[in-house]
Amino acid sequence: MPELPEVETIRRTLAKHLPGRKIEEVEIRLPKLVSPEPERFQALLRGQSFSSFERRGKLLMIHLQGLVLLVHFRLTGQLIYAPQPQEEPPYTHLVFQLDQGRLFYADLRQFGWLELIPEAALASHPFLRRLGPEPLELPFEDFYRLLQRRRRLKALLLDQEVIAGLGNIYVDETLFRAGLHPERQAHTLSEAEARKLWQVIQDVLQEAIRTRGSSVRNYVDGEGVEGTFQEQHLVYNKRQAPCPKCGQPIAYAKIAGRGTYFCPRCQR
DNA sequence: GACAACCTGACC
DNA sequence: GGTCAGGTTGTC
Repeated sequence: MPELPEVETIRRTLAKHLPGRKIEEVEIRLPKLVSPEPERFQALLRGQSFSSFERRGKLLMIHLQGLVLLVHFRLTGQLIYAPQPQEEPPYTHLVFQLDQGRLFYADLRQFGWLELIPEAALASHPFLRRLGPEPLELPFEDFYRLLQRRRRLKALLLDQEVIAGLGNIYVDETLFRAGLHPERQAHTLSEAEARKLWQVIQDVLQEAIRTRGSSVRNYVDGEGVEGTFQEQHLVYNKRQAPCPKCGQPIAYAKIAGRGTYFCPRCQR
């Protein structure tokens, strides 16, 4: 589900409500999602209050007092704040009872994870340590250097160690807008092609954040609200639809292990 | 690089 | 029944 724009939207919506809110109790119904083990997870969080909300790639980082709660949503994770009593979302696995309202973690496919670590351990955390640069803070010159590898664009851009935050939707959408074939070898791009790709990544991510992310399946933000960037998708999930540029049918193929949508005529 | 694994559900 | 799904990790 959530790629960079979605996690950023979740971060912003939670940051509107939660700083200062105190955790009174944590209910854990699916122990495998949390670390350390549930008893310790609960004990550490009880009495803590939310401080600031940060993001790295697709990872949400929630600061408390000397601790950080890392949340990775994987495909179907949701973190939803309910200020007033309300029915909990389907597939709720964690409930944080707060001094005002509740925070739900729901996850249909149960692939997400929440890990509580000391703030001092952030920099050396194995997941964070391996993440590549933030695409929206990446100068073109650095991006161009990342492309100098013998690897297909689709695989390269999906690799979180190369660049952190793009997922299947945004890779397909940016490659289409840049007119680049997903199987094109990255190192064969001219500087002009690379610059176009860099610019398109900036534009698409910013526009997707502005429109609060893509809700194609079950993504909602920290208030339970859907995004609208899916209305601006040009190829993702549009197999056989006419290409918006040339009218030829959009192709679908498995590339780098992922379902990939592209126009074989416009993308070279 | 390909593929299976982790889960549940939607769709053909 | 089969295939696919916004992610990541481990195995060959």
